[in-house]
Amino acid sequence: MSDAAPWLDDEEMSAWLPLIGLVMRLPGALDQSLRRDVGLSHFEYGVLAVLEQAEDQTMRMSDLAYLCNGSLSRLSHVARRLEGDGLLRRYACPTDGRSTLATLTDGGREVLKKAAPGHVQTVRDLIFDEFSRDEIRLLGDMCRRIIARIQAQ
Amino acid sequence: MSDAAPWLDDEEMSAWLPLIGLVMRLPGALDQSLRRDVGLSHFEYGVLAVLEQAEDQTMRMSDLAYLCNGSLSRLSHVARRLEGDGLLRRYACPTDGRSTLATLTDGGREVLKKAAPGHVQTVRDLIFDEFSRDEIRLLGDMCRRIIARIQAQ
DNA sequence: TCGGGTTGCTTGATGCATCAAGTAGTGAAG
DNA sequence: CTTCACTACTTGATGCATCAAGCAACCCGA
Repeated sequence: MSDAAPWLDDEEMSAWLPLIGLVMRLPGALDQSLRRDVGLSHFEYGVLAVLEQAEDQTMRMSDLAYLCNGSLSRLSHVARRLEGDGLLRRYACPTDGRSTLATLTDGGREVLKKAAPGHVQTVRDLIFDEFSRDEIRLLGDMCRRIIARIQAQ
Repeated sequence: MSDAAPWLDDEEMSAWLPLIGLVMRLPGALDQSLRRDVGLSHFEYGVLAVLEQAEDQTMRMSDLAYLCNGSLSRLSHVARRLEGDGLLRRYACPTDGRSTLATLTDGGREVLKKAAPGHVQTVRDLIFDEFSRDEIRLLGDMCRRIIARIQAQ
């Protein structure tokens, strides 16, 4: 936390503007190809993708929400829709009656399989084709450091 | 554009996850303090802030939309609300009847003045206090390169 | 074992973003 | 001077995110 807070100088501004530009434009760019290919938003895709990597392809709602960078409320709404479309299923946790477990269905796996190649291509086109290995590591580190500060808020 | 599109490897994944984490969490973090302080979203604040820097504090809607990283439609809706709140005014462009010019009102300037210190503080807390000058330059460059690819889509 | 506090999740209302469609002005070819 | 395509913007409908409130289930101390 800085003591005084003078307005950003030119150098800072010429990093800040691109950063918010990125942050505001990337979600839309990611949504577009996924919507077109399989009718999912990037957030919905993320939910399924995280589930796929999970033990038994099953996860507590709150853990899922955290890993998907969204609120529990947002996830709850989205999970209702995805469940309605047969892409995941929810059931009460046997060991803790408060928790809900979400698990990927066969339909969900299929949609993921269908969506993945196009999505990966988009990600490569937008990010990884642009940078060297070293730059990629650096980018990841910087993002992690900012996230840590957001969490600390 | 890469030829094949194999799934991301571990190194790529450990940059990709933080990047989308950042992109999904930063907007909310920026909205929060602005909402609390002056009841504006970050996008609305951005519209006013860009106008303030403009020649005569006035700008064509489409140029404004571009600089604010949003669609013209989004800006149009937002401008209607901001105009309703007396923070900006719109009027027909005298030289091109298709264009609309938006200009900052005194009320808009006041709100900006009230919002700026807290917002700058947030931005410093989240970003600039974390990084050296060199890192900041680097971050800006990387974001610019990604944006260029998004635009090229 | 019972009360208060906490956790985990869902829901309904509100407000915002997005998309497609519509209107109107402009420029340029014929 | 008219028509056609294009640009600039607005609008209305839909669907999504967010917030506050609510409801169980759990935990823990007395």
